[in-house]
Amino acid sequence: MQIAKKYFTEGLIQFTILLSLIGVRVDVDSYLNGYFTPLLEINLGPSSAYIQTPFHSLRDTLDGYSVHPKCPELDYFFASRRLLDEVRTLGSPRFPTQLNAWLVHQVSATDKTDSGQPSNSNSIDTSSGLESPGDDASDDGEHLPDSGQEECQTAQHLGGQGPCSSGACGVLKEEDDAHVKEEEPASLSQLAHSSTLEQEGLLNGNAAPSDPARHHPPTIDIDQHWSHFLSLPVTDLDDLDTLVTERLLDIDSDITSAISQDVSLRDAMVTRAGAYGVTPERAEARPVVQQQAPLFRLESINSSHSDSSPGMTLGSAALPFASVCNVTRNVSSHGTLGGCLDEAVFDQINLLGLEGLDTIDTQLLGGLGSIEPRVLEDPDSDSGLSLESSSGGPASPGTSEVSSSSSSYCEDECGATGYSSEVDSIPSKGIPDYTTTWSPVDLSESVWHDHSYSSPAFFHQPSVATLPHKGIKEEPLSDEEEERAEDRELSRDEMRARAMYIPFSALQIVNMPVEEFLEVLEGHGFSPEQVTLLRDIRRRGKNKLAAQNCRKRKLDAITGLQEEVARLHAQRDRLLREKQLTAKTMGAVGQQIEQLTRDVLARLRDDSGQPLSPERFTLQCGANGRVAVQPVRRPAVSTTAGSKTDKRKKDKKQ
DNA sequence: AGAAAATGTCATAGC
DNA sequence: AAGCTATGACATTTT
Repeated sequence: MQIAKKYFTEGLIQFTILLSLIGVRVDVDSYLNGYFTPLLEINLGPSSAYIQTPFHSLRDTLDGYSVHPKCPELDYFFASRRLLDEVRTLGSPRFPTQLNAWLVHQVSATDKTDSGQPSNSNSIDTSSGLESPGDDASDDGEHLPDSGQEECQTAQHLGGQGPCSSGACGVLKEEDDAHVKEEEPASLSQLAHSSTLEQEGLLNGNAAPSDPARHHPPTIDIDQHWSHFLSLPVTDLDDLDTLVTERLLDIDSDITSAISQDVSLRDAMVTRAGAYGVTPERAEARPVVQQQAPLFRLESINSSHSDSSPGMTLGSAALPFASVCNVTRNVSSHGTLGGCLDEAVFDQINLLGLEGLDTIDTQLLGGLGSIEPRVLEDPDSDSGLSLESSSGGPASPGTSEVSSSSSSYCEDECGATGYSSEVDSIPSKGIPDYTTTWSPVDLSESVWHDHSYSSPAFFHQPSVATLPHKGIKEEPLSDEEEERAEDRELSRDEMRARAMYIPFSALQIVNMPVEEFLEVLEGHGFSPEQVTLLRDIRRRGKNKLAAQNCRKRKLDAITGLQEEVARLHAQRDRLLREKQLTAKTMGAVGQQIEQLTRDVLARLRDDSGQPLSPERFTLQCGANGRVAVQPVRRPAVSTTAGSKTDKRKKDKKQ
């Protein structure tokens, strides 16, 4: 099974790469556990922790082909977009696709049993055929209802292969072809196409009659063949590479339109089991499916078909099952959904975290009572901060990177073009017209994770003591607690800015272009103290970022040097081993030469007919390969004599 | 409470 | 000249 796993891993990687080329994102790194580091690097991106990257702005900018000068890592983002656009323009023909993303960790006896009957693809009874993946997805052996599979198996068939990058897939394709020839109603291509039409009908509000028989059989085939593959003996896996290559070529040749999805195998695993557990009744599954359709469109909010539907940022993390099923739902309608999701968009969505909670389905918001969506997106709740980055705390470098990036861009871009007027979030007391030119940034657009500038309260809740602010609805904190919490979140500069009625956040002050900053200083009638404070805040803020960058570079340098030291140590050890080996070899060769010399000299005779003594003669090998007998020089004697001569010479000189 | 790590700030040099 | 960045040194905060 080890070979099978290795093969599957390699096949999965190839398949993932292929899917990534057409826009499908498959997160295999978690499964591969870092074995293939390039994928990890793709996901993680280069380390530029404190480069100010305007990721958040891309949320609203679909055609952001221009790379921020301080954000070279966005080249990958835009390159991906360009490639995807090019792929999308290649052609309009659709092809039936189905992607079943399952990771199977063990093969049960049931699977092997089922694998022996791979041809009941026309069976309407999905429960039996679908047990294999279901069992695999949930190791607890819990029987999985049909609901989730019914959703997932309306999928199109991506080149006939879902998880199959195996020999079983080849078998599957042959059978598919056979089904087509036999004009079976449940042939994969037809099923896929019909499901496509049906899904489009659903999307158009015309719910096509749901006929499970039109959807399930092909998936049964896939499942059974997949199980069959898993049950293959190791010896049958020798030619898997060939089969996989063929399958990949088939897939590649069939692809005429881009598919943009975010498919997480890990999520698929989890959600299949979870979804089944949540919706044990088949009758309850349908509403779930219908509810997830808009959820998916939310994920593609950045696409050209950005829908106002909610739940985008739940994405593959919160709604992994939806992401899996999205494969089935979206592919068919890709032609209409046009620029769906590409990898970069999902990266961006991941960065955005739950910023899009305001767009969540109203049902999900139902439990929140009277809280208005504006409050939900209020970063003061800290949810935006914590969820902005899936890994690392607020103080982690990675988080700082995101925060700095977001803030920087917003300041540089939004600030230069004028902030969206969040008038209610700006202190207006005493300085009512400041907001006309510089309104504090809404944290939904600029999340600032830095300890100092991440003070959402400063953006949305001007000073309790000195500045008017809106009442905070979500937290019934007491005044003391609230004030303490704010004080904790505010940096010293922000406290000072508050105290001096400066209507700009430290974030704004630091990141606004110098021209804007000078205009602010001159055009708002600030007192000299305020001007000094503004300049100090700006200077300290920039220096703070610089210090963070500097430390990051220093750590990187240290890490690099440590790696270099380790590498040199390894090289040194290797060279020492080689030296010892060489010395040992040389010693052995020398002994052999001595022995050969003795043997040769013993066979030679001098003028008196006596054998040559090895002590007085030796063999000398010339450059031309000829061996000559030479008398042994006595270096000890000559050396001694030489030394004596030298000593005499020295004595004479003295 | 104290140590260590992380972070902020200042001064300065260089661009 | 002004602004910005980088960085060492020190201070402060957090863990």
